[in-house]
Amino acid sequence: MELDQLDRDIIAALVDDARQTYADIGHQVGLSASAVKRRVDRLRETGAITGFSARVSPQALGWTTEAYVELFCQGKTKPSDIALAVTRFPEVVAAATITGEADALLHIRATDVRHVERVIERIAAMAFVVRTKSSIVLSRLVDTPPGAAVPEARNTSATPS
Amino acid sequence: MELDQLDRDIIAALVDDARQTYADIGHQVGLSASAVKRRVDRLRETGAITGFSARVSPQALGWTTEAYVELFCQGKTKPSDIALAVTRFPEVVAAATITGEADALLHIRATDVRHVERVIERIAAMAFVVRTKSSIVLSRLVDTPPGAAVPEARNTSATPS
DNA sequence: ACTGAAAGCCGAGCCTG
DNA sequence: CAGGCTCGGCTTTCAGT
Repeated sequence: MELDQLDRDIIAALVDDARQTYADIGHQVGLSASAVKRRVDRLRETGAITGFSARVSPQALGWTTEAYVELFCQGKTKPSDIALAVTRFPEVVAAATITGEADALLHIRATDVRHVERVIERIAAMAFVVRTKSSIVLSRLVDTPPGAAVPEARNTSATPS
Repeated sequence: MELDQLDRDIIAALVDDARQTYADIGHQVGLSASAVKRRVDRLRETGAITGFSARVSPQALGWTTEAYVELFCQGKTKPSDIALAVTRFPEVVAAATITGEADALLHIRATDVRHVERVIERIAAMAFVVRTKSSIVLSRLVDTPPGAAVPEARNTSATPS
């Protein structure tokens, strides 16, 4: 699946504001509305664009506290086991297996510090968990909606302007 | 700013699909289209909804590799210094100051492992950085678009079903 | 504060260059 | 593969309850 510069510009425009009209996007990228629509349709077909979502302010919804938790598991634990277990916690908004000492890293959103504590407590109680190591987020410095930047522009890679 | 259950249902619907018609949302939550629109307008005014964005598949755009990097900084380093510095890297999609040994945690998206290495190299070269500790993501287990769950439903908190 | 109707405008499909 | 056109339908607004 090849993406040219036009596709990337369209994606960037839609990440910025998914409710723009096709005509507006066309103006930005230099295409007509129908041409933009056909490209957007294709981008959705191919899976480059997976959907459209409202951006919400977590703190406005009451999620004022977040934490990162490293998970140390028993040797025989499968990644799918971890996935299955943590999916059940709505507070776990992200999770990944990682290299290094820990087996997995969880990203947790909660209403307050006490809430974080309760969640970690219950996660640590799971059978395959040996121990956890958690860090409370003091202040969020960056939170980029993914897709804002495009990797193919190699000059920007690892080269702060 | 108070959010009642209707507002939360509307937000959940818009997070799921930001391009639904107001009539559809109204059907789901039991309101007319115009009532839904006015509530959405208010939610945008108050900042609960910050915008609408296309969901893109990072790997479809070429971001196939991600990593988490712990930053250990000099004692006099201000969070704003870190923020300013890492914002310049498009690869840093998230950053936060945290409790614990490290001063900050960065979330990096790159095209491949080599790219990750280059970025970390340049981050480590910054004046205030004493050392870094990085973990490559092996597989992503969970990636929840934020706002899908609502904290006020206290029964679900820390209580996997 | 929600409902319902009227007017403007966008989106989807087809057809042409 | 991009552009232009048309109609159905959604968004928006306003009056009404």
